[in-house]
Amino acid sequence: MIPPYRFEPDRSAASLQEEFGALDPASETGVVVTIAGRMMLRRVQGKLAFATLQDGSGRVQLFAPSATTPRFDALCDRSLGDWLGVTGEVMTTRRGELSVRVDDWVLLAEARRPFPDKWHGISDPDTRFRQRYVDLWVSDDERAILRARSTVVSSMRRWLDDRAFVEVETPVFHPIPGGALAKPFTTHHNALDLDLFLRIAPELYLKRLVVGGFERVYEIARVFRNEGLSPRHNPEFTMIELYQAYADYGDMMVLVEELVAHLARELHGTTVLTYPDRDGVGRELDLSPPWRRATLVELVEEHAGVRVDLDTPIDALRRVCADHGVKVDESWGPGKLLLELYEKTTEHALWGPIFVCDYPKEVSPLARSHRSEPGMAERFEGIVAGRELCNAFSELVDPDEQRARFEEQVSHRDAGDDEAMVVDADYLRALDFGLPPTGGLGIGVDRLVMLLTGATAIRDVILFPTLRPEPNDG
RNA sequence: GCGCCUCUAGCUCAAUGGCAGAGCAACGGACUCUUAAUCCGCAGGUUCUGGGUUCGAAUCCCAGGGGGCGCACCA
Repeated sequence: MIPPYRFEPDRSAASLQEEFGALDPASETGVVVTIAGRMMLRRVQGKLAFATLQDGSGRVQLFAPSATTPRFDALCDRSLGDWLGVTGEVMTTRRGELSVRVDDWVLLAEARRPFPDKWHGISDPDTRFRQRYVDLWVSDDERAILRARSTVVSSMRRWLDDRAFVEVETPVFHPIPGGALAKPFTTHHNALDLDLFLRIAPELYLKRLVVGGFERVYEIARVFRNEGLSPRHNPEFTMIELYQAYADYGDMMVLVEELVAHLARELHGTTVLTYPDRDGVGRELDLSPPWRRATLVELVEEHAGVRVDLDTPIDALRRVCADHGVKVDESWGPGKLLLELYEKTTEHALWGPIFVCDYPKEVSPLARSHRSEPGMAERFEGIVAGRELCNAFSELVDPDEQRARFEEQVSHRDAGDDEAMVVDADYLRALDFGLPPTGGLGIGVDRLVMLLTGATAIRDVILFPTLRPEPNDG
């Protein structure tokens, strides 16, 4: 049997359930519909057969009496997993199950390999991620999560578009990696005989666009960082970065809390979610604005029980760090020490949502100096469910200061820090043309989706997570 | 990169040093209202790979491979 080249279903399983869900048992409607999907279950009972057809929207039962079903035996012999196209009358069985009587059917595609156990599905994570095409058919939860991702991204786009943000695409190949502190992947362009880096962040290009007159821009950017894998890290992941001229980091806080609350409402109809804590116990999370705002220094005092800041003598600061189990590096300045202390003692203890405000300039090379706190930058991170969700600043707009910050980064690089930045001369030239006061924001999209769907592994929100290739062909 | 755990039939899992098994799927049969259909029958294996210990290894040991988790790094 050669499968047809096209087929034209006029209903989905879900639309049938919606349209005919209220029928009494043993009803006939006289309505003939055409549907298509995979046969997931089958119950053949001699001269009467039932099957469960699943399409992208859901499931509906097929009802096939031998007396009226064309090629009845052939239908019963089809494998679970086969794609069928079915035309027939909408009806309900004596038990009341909504069904399509098979008045005609066609094989659309054969499943030559057996589908996994119809009840247990696939449990081996390796198989699930390698054979996502099977996992998606078999696991309702996984399908729901990945659809939710789509919903979140499109809601986010709509929300930003409604606020006059312009979506752009900037290069993935960067001659100079920049915009974040991370190890890049490298590649090579043959014709130009040029080494290129896969971007670790779109930041510096987006700010060039603000210089160029795009007052509100965003990019949903796949970025690449050459780091280890974990339940929360995939080497390629998606971030959204946005920049708003004339705004500062306070404006970004308002934007984040409103955006995230909006997305939660779009997806769940509420801003109150439950997410597993570190022990896997569901814990409530209320995303409704306003989120708490506190400075990093205040929070360290709250959680580590010591008041330290950038004026604390460096020896005392080193001692406090060591007391809290931070492995101190001699080259670190007070800013790095403070950040490490925060990460060790405080970050994981926060549940949020909370904005941790005012990070040391030393560890924030692209953020503008704080208007009133010497040594600090106007930067915040949003912590939700104990994890960093976003990172934002009042952008550093002064070319001379930016040059000095880059050069400081270069000195770190020379001291062996291969995640430190390098000088991007063209970016400095762009700043010379004038970057207006600008608020910038980056949100980890994968982690945002995890938060909103309750997923605890980043692999669950990425369709095809990075895996080592199979040793031989499956 | 380091540590711990894991890998048995297409899928989900048993067998803890003594004949490799069950359910589902597949295959053959019965069955006109089932819905994880049921019933009868039949078949299915490089126990991840390679070494070793042992009378005997899925099981213990060593090495390698895939995966998971933790640490490190980060978002």
